Amino acid sequence: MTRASTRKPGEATGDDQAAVPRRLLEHATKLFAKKGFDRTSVQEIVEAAGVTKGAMYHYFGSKDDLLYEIYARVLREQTRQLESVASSGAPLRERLAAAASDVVVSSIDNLDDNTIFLQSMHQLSPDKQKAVRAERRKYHERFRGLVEEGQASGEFRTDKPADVVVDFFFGSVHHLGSWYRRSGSLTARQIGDHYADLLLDALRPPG
Amino acid sequence: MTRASTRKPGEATGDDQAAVPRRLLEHATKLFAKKGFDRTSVQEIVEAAGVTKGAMYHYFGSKDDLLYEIYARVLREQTRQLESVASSGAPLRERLAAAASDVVVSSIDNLDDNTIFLQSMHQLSPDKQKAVRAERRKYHERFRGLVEEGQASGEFRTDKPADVVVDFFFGSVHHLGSWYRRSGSLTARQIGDHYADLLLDALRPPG
DNA sequence: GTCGGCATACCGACCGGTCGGTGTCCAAAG
DNA sequence: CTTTGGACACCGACCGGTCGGTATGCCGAC
Repeated sequence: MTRASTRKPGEATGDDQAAVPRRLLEHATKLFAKKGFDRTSVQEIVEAAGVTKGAMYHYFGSKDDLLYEIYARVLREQTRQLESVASSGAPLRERLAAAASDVVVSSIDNLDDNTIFLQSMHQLSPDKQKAVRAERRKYHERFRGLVEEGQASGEFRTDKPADVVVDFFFGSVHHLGSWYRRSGSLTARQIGDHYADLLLDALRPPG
Repeated sequence: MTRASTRKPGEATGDDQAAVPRRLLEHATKLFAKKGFDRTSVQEIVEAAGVTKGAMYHYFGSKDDLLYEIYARVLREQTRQLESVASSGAPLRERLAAAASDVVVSSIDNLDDNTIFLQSMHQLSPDKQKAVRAERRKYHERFRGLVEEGQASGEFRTDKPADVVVDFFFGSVHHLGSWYRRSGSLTARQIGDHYADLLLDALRPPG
């Protein structure tokens, strides 16, 4: 140690002095997104984070754990955001549009997490996979609730099952990572609004 | 060999006597879809196909080659289908609806190939990945041409970029594998028609 | 004989995970 | 103030196992 300090363990003192677990998660996310979970060795992760394997296995039970934590963080954040938007007092169409646009924006802001989500889910251990799926389903159900609300009130068409529409939409969202490039001409919010429009207009009762 | 025969090499003489390369491709597809490319060992594939590693490396240059052949087959078939539908003399809306519905049906009929496509693309060697992307882009461009045709004629809204709409739609299609179950209550064609409707209605000029 | 079409045995690389050890800090004892 | 003990955070060499790929041999067809 060249730098002596009185920092408490777990406390960040600078850019590359961030808490070790955070650094591990951060670099693991980048590497998993770029090369895939299986193609990324634990050795690579710890080297990128500037620590050793001992450190990693001190904080995480396994390589799987690392992946799971990445998922859990994303899911928590997206669920929190949806809940906040969906339960506001705004009119239904606005709430749905905001929820749709927001999930697109947050997916673009965290493209790496998004990429990992669709590429590596099946590489988790079965029980952790179950946990992720359950959380994911809760999220989808909340979103579907908004669609069903509009169908019940007559604002939306009823000739398309709500779950089909929801899966249709989230397919698009999950695939953002495969084509969206930051160098493109559209901002994340613009894409989000386009997607929200497409969803809302697809839900208009047929003329 | 317990069974002697006078069949020519490469000639099918029965169900499990199909040509060796075909059997390898078939079982590799199933295993890749179920366990992922990296988690499937060459040993497992050849055992499932009832041959040995020697046979596999006789017909394929590498494990990567196997994956690439699976992609190439799917791409060829989908491109052929799109071309046939898109260039028929039918009205534009019908051609686009048919193209959309067809790609959904074929994606569901070959759910395994579809699953592999979105999970394992990045595990191909860079040059093969480039080849796949190029072919894929040609397909998307042909599809986008239909959308642009409708925008030019005034049938479709022009306030959404055609490429955004196309990516929106194909995101949904690619993700069918993550939720569609054959045990569900909707047939592949029903889903296809729903998806086509959603696309066409999202493209209606805003009222 | 020789050539395609495989089978079998084997290699070297690599990988996830373990484990005994080490430095640092703090708190209580003396 | 000094000593001591031990919890915490981390290090890094090492191991058992697996995997993609290869070298070589056999065998029937021509």
